[in-house]
Amino acid sequence: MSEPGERPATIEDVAKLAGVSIATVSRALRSPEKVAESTRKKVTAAIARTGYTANAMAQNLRMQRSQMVLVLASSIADPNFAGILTGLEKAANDRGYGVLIGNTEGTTGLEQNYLRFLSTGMADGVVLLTGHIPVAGQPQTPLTNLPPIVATERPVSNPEISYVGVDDVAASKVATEYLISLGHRRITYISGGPADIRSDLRHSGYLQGLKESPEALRDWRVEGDGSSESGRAAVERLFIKDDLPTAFFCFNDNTAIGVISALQLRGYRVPEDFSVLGFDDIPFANNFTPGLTTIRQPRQHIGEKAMTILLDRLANRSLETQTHLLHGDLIVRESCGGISRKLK
Amino acid sequence: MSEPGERPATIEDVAKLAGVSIATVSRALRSPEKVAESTRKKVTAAIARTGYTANAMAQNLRMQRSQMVLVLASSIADPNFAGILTGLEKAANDRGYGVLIGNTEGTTGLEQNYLRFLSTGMADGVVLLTGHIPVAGQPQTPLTNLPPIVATERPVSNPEISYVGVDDVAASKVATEYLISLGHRRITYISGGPADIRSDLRHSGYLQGLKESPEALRDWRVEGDGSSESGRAAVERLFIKDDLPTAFFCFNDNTAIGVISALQLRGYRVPEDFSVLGFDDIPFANNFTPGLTTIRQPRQHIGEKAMTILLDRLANRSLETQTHLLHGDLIVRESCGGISRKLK
DNA sequence: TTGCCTCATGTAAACGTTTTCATGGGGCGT
DNA sequence: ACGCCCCATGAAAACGTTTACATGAGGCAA
Repeated sequence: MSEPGERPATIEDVAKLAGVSIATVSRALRSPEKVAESTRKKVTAAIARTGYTANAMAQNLRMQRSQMVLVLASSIADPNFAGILTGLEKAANDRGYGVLIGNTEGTTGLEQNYLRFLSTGMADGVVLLTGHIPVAGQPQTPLTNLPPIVATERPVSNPEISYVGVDDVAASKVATEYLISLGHRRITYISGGPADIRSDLRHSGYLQGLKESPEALRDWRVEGDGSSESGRAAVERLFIKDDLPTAFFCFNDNTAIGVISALQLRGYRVPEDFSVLGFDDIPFANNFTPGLTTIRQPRQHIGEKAMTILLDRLANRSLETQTHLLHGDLIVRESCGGISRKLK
Repeated sequence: MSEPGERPATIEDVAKLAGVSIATVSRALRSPEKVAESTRKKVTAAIARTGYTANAMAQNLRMQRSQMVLVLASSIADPNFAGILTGLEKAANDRGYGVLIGNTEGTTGLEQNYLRFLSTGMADGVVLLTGHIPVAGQPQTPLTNLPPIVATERPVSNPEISYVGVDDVAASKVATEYLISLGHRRITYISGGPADIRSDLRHSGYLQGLKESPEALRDWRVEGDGSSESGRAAVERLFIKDDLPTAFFCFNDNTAIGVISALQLRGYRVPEDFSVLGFDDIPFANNFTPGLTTIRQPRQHIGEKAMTILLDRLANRSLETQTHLLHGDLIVRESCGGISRKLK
């Protein structure tokens, strides 16, 4: 109903029209039970007539909050992040919060920059998808009175910070056991690089899986960095050494794709000659040929849970930090096959 | 420097410490030339000591703005959107604006919901990636005093709304000409569905390209909907009719992937037996086998330009709306080949 | 010396809310 | 009939800024 060239209606306009004070209007909206039935009706009528919507800036100033959460990601384009962001956004929106995004591109300069949202009070809390605490101005400043923070996707080693992610160890164990159940006894793990904690977690799950079968037990870790190029490179190094596995368990789908294409380039077929198993179940895993057998990260759930933990904490600052691990399903497609065929 | 258990310093704290009034502190920050050198020094010193950062909520309330832009997308996970969002975010951040994201999932309910950011003054402008104006409460309300809006990726037919996107017609013409130059004379266009304006634009570029070669001139349009499934289905229908092209120009990469996998499933090879050309150059186009020949959308540039136009408009409301088309490069990979091989 | 202009600063209003506290009326118990 | 308590409401302070306006000091011309 707001008239064309007018400034938006304020609470005062409503109050005047309803013949009450602005306090009553405010109460009619925030705590209706405190205002008499009859006046409440007058107020709602006036609100409808004026098309009033409370000014959020004024509300937030008064209430010392922002109803915004800052989401810091090192790359928006990362397929994993998109899914998580979807979950984060959904959970936030459900509870009336807005999601402010910051793309750090992995640089501390941009991280610093986004922290202004916190210091100026434009955001009440932070979701970190970067894997580390953004550097504050003074590094020596003790990490006291941090705003509520929750990390997702990439763990952060800080007791003040909650973490939500997939259970890397358990899922990797399942993946490895699956390969063993197919008959594989020579299984390499292509890592995600030394800097990534998740790579170590998945490696340790892989080792746990290997323990099941004594003949497969060889800690056969080849270094990669999570890129498909590193997957390709890893394969090449193995061929040079002429020490080849029958199955590859890869840190992530990207790496797996690199591994497969390197194998194909050398004239081998997947899964007939080699089995390759990934991690993440990125959207493309299904469109790839062969379809990628992989561990699915419940991205949206992860995002929702992370946001829920953060908002709960915002509502009740005394809540303690928690680590929440979600189950990652093994998704069987075509990239893994039985060893039997290879023995032909 | 802010002490552990304290509330953040206000302008008043700074003023007291510097021995001046809050007005002077504000001036020292906003228009330093208006305050004497000596006092300015005292103020900056006090600011450093207190660790003061201006409260954005108070600033915004006073200045009647929010320094926020709402980005409405129908799917965050869409690979095209991620790139655009990256550009949007970068340009906004460079100019001190925050990006608030809203994932509408294509539902008007959620769209409505996100409009609260506008009506409450939490956002100053909107970037639409949804392809349509979000329905306001009263549909009959004339579209007057809309906030500044710019559409990207998906055009919106409204003279009040600026648009930034790739030049679909020109790029599609180039793509078609390329197929012709390879020797193809039987080229189908797999559409992106009747609802998508871009599909019509690309179709008309395709027709322009065909005009170059009279023998190729056949408006051979097969309906799809932008999904890879629809690409597969289109191929099947063509096989049933037994009326086959030698090359497919697809509305997007997704469709192209579907087309290729359907062809491969029938035992044909790409590009040896058929050529397939996509659109978008989604991140995966390069990892696909065969590498997808496609039109690259300069996603990040599109995002940056769109945000720039929006922020310019925000700074100067009298600026008029504009349509800005960016050039889309043809990226040649492996999915298109010469017709000669097929004639063997 | 007087008057005017400039320049630096302070005072106070304004932005639009929420919420504490004060006030007054009415119902109810005695 | 009196007193008390509760309930609904209003007045005003507070949130932390920016900025229009007032003020006063100093410089300079007459």
